[in-house]
Amino acid sequence: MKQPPLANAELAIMKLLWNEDLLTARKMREQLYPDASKAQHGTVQRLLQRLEDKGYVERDRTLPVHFFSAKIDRQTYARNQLESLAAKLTGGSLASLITYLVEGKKLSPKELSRLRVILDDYRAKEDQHD
Amino acid sequence: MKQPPLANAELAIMKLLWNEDLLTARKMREQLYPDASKAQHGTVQRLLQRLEDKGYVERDRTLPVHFFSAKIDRQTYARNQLESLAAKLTGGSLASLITYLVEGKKLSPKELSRLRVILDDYRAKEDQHD
DNA sequence: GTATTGATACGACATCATGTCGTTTTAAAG
DNA sequence: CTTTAAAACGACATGATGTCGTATCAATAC
Repeated sequence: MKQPPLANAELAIMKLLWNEDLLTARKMREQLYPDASKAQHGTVQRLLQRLEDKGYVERDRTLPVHFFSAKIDRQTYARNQLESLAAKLTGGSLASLITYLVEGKKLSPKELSRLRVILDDYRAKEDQHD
Repeated sequence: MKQPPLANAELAIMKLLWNEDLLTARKMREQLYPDASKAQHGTVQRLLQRLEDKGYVERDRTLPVHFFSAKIDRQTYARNQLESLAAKLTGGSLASLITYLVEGKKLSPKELSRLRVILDDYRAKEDQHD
């Protein structure tokens, strides 16, 4: 189940769905094309259909006016893209990609320390729960 | 200076240039198309030209047979792509993207600890040098 | 019932990037 | 001068993308 990257217009749709769980095509059109010409209806519909084909979007057909929802959340998508980038570039995983950047000194000291804080904070939280 | 992502064939070229500093078009053709038909000469040439236009590749024209080199190293490219992904998805930076993944629990405990080790090792090394 | 309204389904198109190849031009080597 | 190989570049097929228009369908209004 390889997932192609989202193109611009597709990403715009997904962002709406990542903000609100359920949306009709109409709602999306209103947000994406505030000048709301009639024609743009079809555009949104088309994009939604293709996103559905690609497995990014789910459609509730029980009512004649369908309700759409994201089948993949933002973080999972981010994760997949990162993973795919890592595979392409180093043949490795996300962790190896970060390693790579660190070793190549492509992260500033500030970024490094910020990352450490993030990880340490998270570990602290986890330790509490366990 | 926005850099479009590398397509497959382009990436294949870049990988060669990331492995060896200077290469002629011929050397690359030999590696990419071992069956070496005549026509593929043009293909490599075309790819190189477009990579040059995009700023990914540099060409030494002093000799009639040109020598090519990567203008951007692998890590920098990785970095840029990561950055661009972060901007697209969260409007933020690489660090915020990682934060995002951690908070979304998209990293396994193993990955988290591996990342900590990477960062700590690097800090240890840095501290020695300073 | 029929007409109207608004949505879905989908065919069609222009545009662009990509990968490919062929032809022309250039220049070195024999 | 001829041969050989590369560079330069035009051309093309393909596929993805964003767009729009038309046809179809379902619910409501009359």
